Amino acid sequence: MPAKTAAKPKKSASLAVEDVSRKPQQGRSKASLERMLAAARELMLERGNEDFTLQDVSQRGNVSIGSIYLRFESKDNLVRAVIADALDAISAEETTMLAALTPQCTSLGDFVPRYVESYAEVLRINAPLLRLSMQRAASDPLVSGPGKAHAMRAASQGTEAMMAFRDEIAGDDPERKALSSYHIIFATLARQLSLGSTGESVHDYDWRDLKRELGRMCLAYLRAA
Amino acid sequence: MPAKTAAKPKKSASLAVEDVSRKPQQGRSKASLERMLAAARELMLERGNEDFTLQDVSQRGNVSIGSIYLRFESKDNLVRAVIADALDAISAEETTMLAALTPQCTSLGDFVPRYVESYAEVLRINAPLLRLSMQRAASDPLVSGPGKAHAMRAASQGTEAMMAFRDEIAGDDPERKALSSYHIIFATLARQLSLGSTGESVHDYDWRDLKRELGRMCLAYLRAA
Amino acid sequence: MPAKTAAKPKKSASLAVEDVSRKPQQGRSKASLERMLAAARELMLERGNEDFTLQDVSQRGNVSIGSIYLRFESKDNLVRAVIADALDAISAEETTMLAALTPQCTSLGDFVPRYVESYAEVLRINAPLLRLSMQRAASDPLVSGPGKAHAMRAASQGTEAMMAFRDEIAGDDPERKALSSYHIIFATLARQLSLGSTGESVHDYDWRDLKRELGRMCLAYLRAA
Amino acid sequence: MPAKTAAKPKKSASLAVEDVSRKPQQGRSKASLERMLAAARELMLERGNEDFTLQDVSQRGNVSIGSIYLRFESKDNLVRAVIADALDAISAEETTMLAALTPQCTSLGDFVPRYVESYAEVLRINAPLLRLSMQRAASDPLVSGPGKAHAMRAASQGTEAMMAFRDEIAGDDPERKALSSYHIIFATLARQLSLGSTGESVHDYDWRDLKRELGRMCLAYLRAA
DNA sequence: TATGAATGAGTATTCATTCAT
DNA sequence: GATGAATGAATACTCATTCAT
Repeated sequence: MPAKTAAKPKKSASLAVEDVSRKPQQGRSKASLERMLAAARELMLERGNEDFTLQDVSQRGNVSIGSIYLRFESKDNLVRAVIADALDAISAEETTMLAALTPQCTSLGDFVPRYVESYAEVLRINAPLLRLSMQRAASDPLVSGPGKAHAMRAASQGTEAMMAFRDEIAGDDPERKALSSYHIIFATLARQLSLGSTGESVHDYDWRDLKRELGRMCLAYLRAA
Repeated sequence: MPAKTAAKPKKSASLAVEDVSRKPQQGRSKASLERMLAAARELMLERGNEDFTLQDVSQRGNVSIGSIYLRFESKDNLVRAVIADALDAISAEETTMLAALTPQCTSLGDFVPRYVESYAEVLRINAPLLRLSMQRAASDPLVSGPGKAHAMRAASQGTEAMMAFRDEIAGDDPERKALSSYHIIFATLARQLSLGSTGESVHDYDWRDLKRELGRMCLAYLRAA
Repeated sequence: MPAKTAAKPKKSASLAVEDVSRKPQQGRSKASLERMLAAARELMLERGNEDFTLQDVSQRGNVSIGSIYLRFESKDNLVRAVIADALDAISAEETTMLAALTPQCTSLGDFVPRYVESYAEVLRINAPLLRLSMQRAASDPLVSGPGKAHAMRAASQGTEAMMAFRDEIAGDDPERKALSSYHIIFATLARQLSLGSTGESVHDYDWRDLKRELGRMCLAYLRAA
Repeated sequence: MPAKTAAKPKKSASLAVEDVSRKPQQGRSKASLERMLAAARELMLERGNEDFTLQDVSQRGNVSIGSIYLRFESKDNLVRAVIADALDAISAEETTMLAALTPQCTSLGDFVPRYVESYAEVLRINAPLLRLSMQRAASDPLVSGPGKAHAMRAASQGTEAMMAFRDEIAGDDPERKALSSYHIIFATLARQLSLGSTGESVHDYDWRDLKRELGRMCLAYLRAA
């Protein structure tokens, strides 16, 4: 973690794989890059963000340690690349999910509960990697920056989707209400999935109930004068 | 050599300071216990849950390393004790806050926004230590257990407070609505304070706004048929 | 934290160098393996089986500490490897000695005193390392096992050599007499050389005398009806 | 062990309890001295000469650590005292055994086998503590000195006992033959009991057989011209 | 005398990173 | 480009000994 190694001049705050890895690769090199990323991802999921050795990655991914350093400046950057990949994949899923859901809905009362449900599913499926991202972001600015970017992208997508039903939203600032709703939905789902915190089901409060009530709350709020 | 390794009796999964530390101390011993806990807490806040050395604690707290081991079985247990202390203190603050707030409020419309505001303040003030607790809980069962207990205590206190205005809550299951409200309030505040995740203000979304809208949302929900 | 402690696969109870060291090495790796074994052996002889530091080995053998752990799972295994080497070398010397002595002897009366003398010499020369082996064996099963094996090999070789003159051995169980003689010879020589006990010449009883009398005693015994 | 702590000027080479302990004690002090010696002895037998803590002694013996340092200059001296006590007790047993055996025997052929048998029994019973003595003596001159003294006392007692039958001993130097016999008997018994070396029965060679053959060998030797 | 809390030097082991081949 | 053996700094934990009470 950066806290320990204050040594070398670090790269800029960017995080996409091509930013963190040394060179865009092709062919068999690309395959080996994939293998080391996959091995690292597995290990991170099994043991936690940093509780694995490059030796481990080397063995599991069938890649030499030298190869890893050929692609990544440091172990930290390898971890960041895994997280960057994951965040990208999740963003894509969110987009897909919204693209599929929106056209099916005809009213706010139709949309909101289904949105909560669908978003919860996307987050649930990606919870392990999301958890890693958020844990790491807590202590690594090079991850918290891009993580924030991903969060804002998600927020604007979600808000936009609700704004498709803007005439059903009461009050004079529907935009704000939509954005607030998004934040509250995300926060609630994230916490329930324990992103960023405890490993297991933290709360005994029933997951199914909460999703339903969360939808109701948002609807009540968006419709209320 | 095998002859040397005699298995140590491990402690139970409990976490209160007196459970994690070796002996209840008094007088100057107590003072030294305080110093090592304070030093550890400072270091944990500065660098993260584990990115400090017992050497560091020894120097900053003016305690010998041996003394630390006189009170704590391991560095891990020292960390746990710091967290246990913090959770206890926060619980106390929550209780105090509610005890002060409740009698001042005459209606749900009066209570909910002020509750959100006050709770937000309690969490904001304790955010750094809460963050440490939640991060640690993610990988240490000896912390996640008690952390969960603290969360449930808080949930029941919050719900109970709202139930003081139960006749203003519409619908046939006011209890569920109150509990859902608590969860959503906590999740939103926690996320905004980045408990369990990023170090700094994660979201550019305005803090003041969100608190207000959160209150409104809950009110709308609780009142809605 | 539990997440970190993954149990290491332990090796079997075997002891030969290639069993205790991690990999068969060649070339310059072999040279560095030799240097660390030599350094460890010197230090063990100077200070005792365990009263040396890996730091010491690193400096004296001009090997990095990491390299030691590349070859040996632990300091204990390094010590075991030194002992295994020594036991192998001694076994070889015993075999050589017997192979040289036996053909020169024409009778039991010729053989026994010369055997005592020659065996005493082999043991004397290897006394320091033998002492280390036996001391270590007292508390380390991974050494006592192979040590026992070495002892039995030696016993059978010695017995066999005496049995070359079986027709000079009186009584109806020459095998037993030969084996008993071997045990008594070894025990006496070992004790005199203080294998397994005191550092210096323990006994003031004259070494030269005892060897002679030991030979006479065995002869008298083997020949007696 | 002395090898490590070259620090303080040590006492003379003497070892009797009153030499190693600080002061001759009486009354309840004596009782506490006994308790710490007993506790130390137990721990040494359970774990080995040095693999115990003064903390352990303090708890098991119900003596404060300060008390131990009131009686003994160091942990090493406590260990030495335990060994000194043991050697004294064994010497006494040897004397008793000889005093009981000698008058019962009328000839060398009567005496020798019974002596081997009885001596083996004395050694067998005291094997654990004798083992500790010899192990410690290997690296601690303050023990090896007195250990040697004990050995010589035993040698002269044993020799003397055999010399009671001097007219049955052939040859012109019965004294030497008796002394040689003693050494060989002791060495063989000691090795078989693994004094000074491996923990368990080292040899598969049958204990009962060896004792008988050892007696026969000595007899044959003593009687042979 | 007696106590036992405090001290802190000493050491095995891990693992990210380098670089000779 | 690839390799993986070598490096060595970094750190938790133990326990004999002291000394204030």
